[in-house]
Amino acid sequence: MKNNQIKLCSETVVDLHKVREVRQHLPSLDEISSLAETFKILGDPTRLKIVLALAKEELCVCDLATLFELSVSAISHQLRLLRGMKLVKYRKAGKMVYYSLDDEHIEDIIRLAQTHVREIPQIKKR
Amino acid sequence: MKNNQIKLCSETVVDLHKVREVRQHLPSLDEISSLAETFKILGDPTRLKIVLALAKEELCVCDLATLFELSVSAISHQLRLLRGMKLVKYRKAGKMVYYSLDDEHIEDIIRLAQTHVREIPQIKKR
DNA sequence: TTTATATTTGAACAGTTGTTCAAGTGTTTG
DNA sequence: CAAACACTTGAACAACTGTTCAAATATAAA
Repeated sequence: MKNNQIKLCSETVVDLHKVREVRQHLPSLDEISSLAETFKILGDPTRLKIVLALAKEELCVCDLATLFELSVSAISHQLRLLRGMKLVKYRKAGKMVYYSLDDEHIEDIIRLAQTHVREIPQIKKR
Repeated sequence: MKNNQIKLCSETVVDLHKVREVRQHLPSLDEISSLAETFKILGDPTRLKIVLALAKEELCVCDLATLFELSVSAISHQLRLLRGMKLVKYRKAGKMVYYSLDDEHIEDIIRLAQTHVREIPQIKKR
């Protein structure tokens, strides 16, 4: 009756010592949620395409809309999210706004992820 | 009248040469969607926590449920998605199933992302 | 075989997300 | 000034996501 706050899994099965040990080595909840948010932002094909394009060259909103055959509005909405996680920065030049990557870590992260997906023989399609 | 397939942005503004240049250097759509899918999977706090925990130690489903105070079912559903992108692997031992990270790139990706979010002075809260 | 337990799975539901559309900035040009 | 243009923003809506609950597997023990 004592461990009923956690519904299932008897104490003999859950290795509480192991669990405590692991819990102590986890990053803070704040850091975890920032990390997850960053990955989530990269986890949309449109946004990832934008990031990949900006990794090659500084581009304006119109260029990106043309490149991916999407509306200027759709691109702008996504750029706002990318700005929010400091993945892209921008430079105003009159009416135009030129976007580029905010720092070089982002390219590194994507490169690493590429080596991961390339090692997978075939990714499950739903 | 000639460029009306793309709604806005005059040709003088869209640098078509630049756009063509960038397009040629983008990864294939298949690779982009695999990459995005991988980031999306890491982009949920529960799944990211699971990955971070498994980076420290092999754990069973019950351990993970206890660690994060979530139902066994919720954990199991997320593990299925993680398995789908080859982020975790498992080992059966009787009734128990022990999960661990599938390869070491994953830790590297997270580490890089950590250096990114740590450089951001303050992440925008919605 | 029956019972218990560890995990998986499918359906359902609320909450979230990405796009479109329309309206709003802000800047340049006539 | 007004008109044109590059971009941003808010609302709306369909599509998707993560959790819960109930039921189904699968293995071990009685």
